[in-house]
Amino acid sequence: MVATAERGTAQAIREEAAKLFFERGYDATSLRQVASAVGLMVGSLYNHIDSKEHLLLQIMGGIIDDLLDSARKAAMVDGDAIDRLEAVLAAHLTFHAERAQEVFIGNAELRSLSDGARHVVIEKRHEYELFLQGLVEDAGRAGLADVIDAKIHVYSFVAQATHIASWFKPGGRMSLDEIVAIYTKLALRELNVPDADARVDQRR
Amino acid sequence: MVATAERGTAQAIREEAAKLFFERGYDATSLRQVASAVGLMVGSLYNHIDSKEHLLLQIMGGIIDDLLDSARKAAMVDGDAIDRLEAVLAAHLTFHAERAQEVFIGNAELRSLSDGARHVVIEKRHEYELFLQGLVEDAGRAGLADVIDAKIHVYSFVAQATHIASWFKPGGRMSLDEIVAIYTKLALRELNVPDADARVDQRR
DNA sequence: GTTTAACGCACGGACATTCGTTTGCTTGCT
DNA sequence: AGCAAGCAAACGAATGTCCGTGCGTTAAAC
Repeated sequence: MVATAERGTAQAIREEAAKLFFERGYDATSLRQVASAVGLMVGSLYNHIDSKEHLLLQIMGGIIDDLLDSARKAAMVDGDAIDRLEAVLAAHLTFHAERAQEVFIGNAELRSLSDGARHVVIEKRHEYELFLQGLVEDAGRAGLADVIDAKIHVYSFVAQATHIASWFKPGGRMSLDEIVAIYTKLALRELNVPDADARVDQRR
Repeated sequence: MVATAERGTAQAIREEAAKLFFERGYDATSLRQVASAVGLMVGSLYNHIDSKEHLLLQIMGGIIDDLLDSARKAAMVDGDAIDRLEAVLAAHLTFHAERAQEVFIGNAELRSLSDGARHVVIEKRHEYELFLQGLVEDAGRAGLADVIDAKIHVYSFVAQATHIASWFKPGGRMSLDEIVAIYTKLALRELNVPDADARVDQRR
């Protein structure tokens, strides 16, 4: 209970570590660098973390659950299957841009996880993809989209968002809203949704 | 020495290292693991390589040049701007699938390169993107495609292919040709090219 | 055709560093 | 007095790299 505007040392460690893992990679980042970024000596970190891998796990931890939550929440919108897909895609893209660092780490450092933890993450990721796939199939069944292969469309959406997470920085050439709008159009276009652009523009 | 199917020790080292870098990452792969995969002791590697980083550089080295070459060659096809784009996209996708391991390493291990080497790679990558961007803009100017933002379309194509490189394995659910065809359709669809699917099917 | 010298290449041990982690000890707040 | 949290120092293990040695093959010298 310090009187200063402390965000908590543990939180600071997680944030600085995330920054470094993002820039250099997990293996290439030493705990001494993390400690230095926080303004501590190495040993002191262990007053706040269990181990380096557990620190990575903490960082990657909530991401997928949060992503699934945000998608499920977005899917509760009123309208037809395309409206639902549109809303979920907007949430999907926004999430990947806003939490780009964590998303990137979550993708790039899967290999650095121990087997058990990795499979948990992969399983959740699969669950997320199945959720998106369901929305695509719904739109296809409703005759609102021309689905070539639902899985590939989902891969496409995932690829786009993942890629965004690797380059997006606030204050760039485009605002987040513009980016989301464009990529949503691309998604509807690739599903041959009639008047894809107009649909997206109309919602803004 | 019996004349076995020699591939050259240096080449074997590069191949085994690429496999390991792909699976575990550059930093997480020790030269002792590489040596063991080749059937050597660590020190013996240094009869064939300069350093670990130089080994990575060798592996990543040719990739982008090869990619650019393959794209330039594909662009020399007869036809309109869409035909050209289509041919280049097919080459683009095929390349990323066939050389998935190297492509993946080239993307994931950029961070592991020293500053000088990294900037060379980034520069070449930019050159490649500009080449694709030119094709997209050509198609737009010719009135054959409805271009939202040329750079974003290129990002989209890059994202898709990069993602393919992370999951494609020969002998999967779909043949390489099918995959290329589908993703080419997606690309033309997202450019609002009329009769996108028919155009692609017709070419096969 | 034999000897000799050279060379390529693998071995295994050693090296300085760096890593993650642990351990006491100290400090300052309550 | 108690306790969370910092520090310095040290640990063993692992890493990239180098070096002295020995072996098998090749090629020139006799």
